[in-house]
Amino acid sequence: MAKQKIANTDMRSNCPVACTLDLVGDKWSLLIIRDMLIFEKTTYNEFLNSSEKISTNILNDRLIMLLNKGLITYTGTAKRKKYKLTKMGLDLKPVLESIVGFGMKYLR
Amino acid sequence: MAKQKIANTDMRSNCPVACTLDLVGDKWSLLIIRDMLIFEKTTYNEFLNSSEKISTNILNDRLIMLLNKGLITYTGTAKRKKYKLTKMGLDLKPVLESIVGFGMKYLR
DNA sequence: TAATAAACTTGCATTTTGCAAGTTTAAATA
DNA sequence: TATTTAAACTTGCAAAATGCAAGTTTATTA
Repeated sequence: MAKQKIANTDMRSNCPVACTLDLVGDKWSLLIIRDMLIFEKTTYNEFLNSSEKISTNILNDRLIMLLNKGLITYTGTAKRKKYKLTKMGLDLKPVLESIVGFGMKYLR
Repeated sequence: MAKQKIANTDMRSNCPVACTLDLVGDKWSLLIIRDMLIFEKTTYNEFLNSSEKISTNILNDRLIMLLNKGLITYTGTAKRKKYKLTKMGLDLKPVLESIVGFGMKYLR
């Protein structure tokens, strides 16, 4: 059985780089994933309190997007959601790590 | 002598992830860098002909940005520019590679 | 010297993001 | 149990980024 892959609707091309960017290449998604992967954040308000100050409408929208794309899931009640990364979301770890490596070398 | 680092003006935070995204995290920059790093493209029209169909005003703007940020340089005349990655630009290779890895696994 | 084309530029429409304020309702507290 | 609190959204509008179509400039080629 072949590995399940995401549909390629709304993708600019079938280049793996372009596809990945179409998935998490907006201004905020990867920071939410960083919060989960590196800082072990799990809740809406934890994401909201990150130092980059995402606004509530964007955070809400991105969480829905990440859920729909299968990168995150949640447990708990509607008013006490605990988000966590799926296998697919966790597989972004090498991407995050290489970005950290670059950032540590050139930026502050 | 300490390693030279980019100024942190216009950066959302001093997180290396956020800083890197503020540098190349827009919709197009990393695709131009991909074209140079993976497909060895060097000219404006080669970038323009990539399968994602960047528009000319954006391409022009992004090339200026990438030059200003020190990620690329060029040789040749004003009407026949040949772009190439700087050391800093080349150091995005691990980022591109990990993104390719993810994209190959989950997307098409 | 005329045609071509590479490298931009401009104007305007559309989409995305930002900001401030509100709403809803579960959980905590009195 | 009634009230307060706060977590998780929602809404409306402003600002910024992106998209699109067409035009301009000036080396290079024919």
